[in-house]
Amino acid sequence: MARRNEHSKDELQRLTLKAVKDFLTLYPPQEMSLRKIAKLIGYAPATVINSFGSYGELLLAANGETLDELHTLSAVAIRNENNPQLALRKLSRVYLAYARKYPYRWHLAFEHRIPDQKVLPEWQKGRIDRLFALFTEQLSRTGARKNLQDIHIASRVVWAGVHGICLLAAGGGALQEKHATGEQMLDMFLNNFMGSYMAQRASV
Amino acid sequence: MARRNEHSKDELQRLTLKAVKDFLTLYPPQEMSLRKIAKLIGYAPATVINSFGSYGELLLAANGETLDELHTLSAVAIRNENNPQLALRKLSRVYLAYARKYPYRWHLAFEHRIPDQKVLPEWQKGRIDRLFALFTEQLSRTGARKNLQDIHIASRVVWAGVHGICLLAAGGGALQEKHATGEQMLDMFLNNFMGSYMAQRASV
DNA sequence: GCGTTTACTGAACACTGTTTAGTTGTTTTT
DNA sequence: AAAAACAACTAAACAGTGTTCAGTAAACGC
Repeated sequence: MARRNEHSKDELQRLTLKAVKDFLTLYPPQEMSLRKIAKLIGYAPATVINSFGSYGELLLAANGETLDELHTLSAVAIRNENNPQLALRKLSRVYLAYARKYPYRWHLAFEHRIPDQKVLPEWQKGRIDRLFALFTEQLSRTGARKNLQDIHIASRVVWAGVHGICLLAAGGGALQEKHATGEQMLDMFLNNFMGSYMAQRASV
Repeated sequence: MARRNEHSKDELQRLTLKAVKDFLTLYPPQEMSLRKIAKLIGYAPATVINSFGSYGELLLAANGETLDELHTLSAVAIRNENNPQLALRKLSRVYLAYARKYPYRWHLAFEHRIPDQKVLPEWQKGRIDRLFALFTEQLSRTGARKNLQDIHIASRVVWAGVHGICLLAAGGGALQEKHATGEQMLDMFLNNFMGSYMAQRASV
C-alpha cells in the first residue's frame, strides 16, 4: 500500500494529537504506545514517526497542547478580575480543576521524563514561561512594593505551591490526600502566603 | 546452570537494590532496565523477578529505601532543634539537598507511575505518612492554637510547597528554575507562610 | 543412595520504538 | 503521451523491553 493522500500533513498531525489526547483522557501514559496510537488513526507506526520525528516528539507536541489549554483557561479565568489576590486564587482553581479533569495529560505535561529527549526545545520552555508569567503579573499588581527579583521568586513559590498541592489533590498513588480537599489546601496556602507577602516591603 | 547458592535470598535482594541505587545515582530511571540490573549483579533477569515478583516491585522496594533514607536524614536533622519554625526550615533544606544529590532516585520515589502497579501497598503509604508526620509534628509544636484539621491541612501545604520548590530547583527539564535558588524560594515560602499561619488562631 | 526440594537459567513470548527498503500513487519534465 | 522524479505510505526486520515456563543441577532429608 502507498500514497493514500487522504489527509494533508497538518490533518494527519491533528488527527494523531487528537488520538493522543483522547487516549490520555482515559488511560495513563504508560499504557499508551506509538503502535496503539497508529492503530487508532488507521496508519502504520512508521507513518506517525515520519510525521513527528519520534514518539518522544509526539508526546512533546501533545504536552504543548496541554500547556496551551491550561494557559488559555487561566487567561480567560482572570480576564475580568482586577483584584490580584482573587486572580491568583482563580488561577490556582483552574490548575486544580484541570489536574482533576485530565490527570494523565496534566501529569505528563509537567513530567520532563519523556523518552530520551535530552534537551527539550525552546518553544516548550516558552510555554512554561508563559504559565509562570500569569503568576508574575498578578504579583506585580498587588501593589506591594517589591523589587523584580522578589516578584520573580514569589511567582515561582506560588506556582510551586499550587503545583505541589494539585499533586496531592489530583495525582493518584501514594501522595493522594484523603483528609483535606484541594480547595482547602489552596486557600490556606494562598491566604497565608499572600497575607504575609503583602504586609512586607522588601526581600525575604 | 543451576543453584549456585552464592548469596542468600536477603543478600541477593540487598545486592540488587544496591545495584539499582548505584544506577539511579548516575542515570535516569528510563535508562534502567531489569536486564541491565540483572547483568550488573551477574544473575539472569528471571532471577531478579523471582526475587522481587516483578520489575515494578523492585522499583517499589528501591523507592522504599529512598523514602527511608530521606526520613532518617530528616529526623536526624531536627533532632536537637527545639524551635519548630527552624525545624521546618531544616526539614526543607534536607529535602532540597537530597533532591539535588539524588535527583533520579528522589523523583522516582514520588512518582506514582511505576509500571502497571495498580495500587501501591500499605507499607509504602506508611512511609509517605511518616514523612508527612515530621511536618505535622513541628506544626503542632508551634504553639499556634489550631485544631487538628488545620494542622493536618497546613502540614500538607508545607510539604507540597517544599516539594514543588524542590521540583523547580532540582528537577531537570523545562521546570528548571534559573534565576532563583532553591534556598531563596524555600525561605520566602516558609517565612511568609509560617509568619501568617502563626499569627492566626483558627481555620483557613 | 534415592527422592524431594530449592536455586537458578535459557529460551520463548508478546510487546516496545525505530530504521530501511520498497511499493504505489501523483506530479513534473521531456 | 511517455518517462522520470517525487511524495506518501508501509511491511518487515531489528534491538530492546518485562514476563513465563520448562528444565537442570546442586543441596538437603532420610
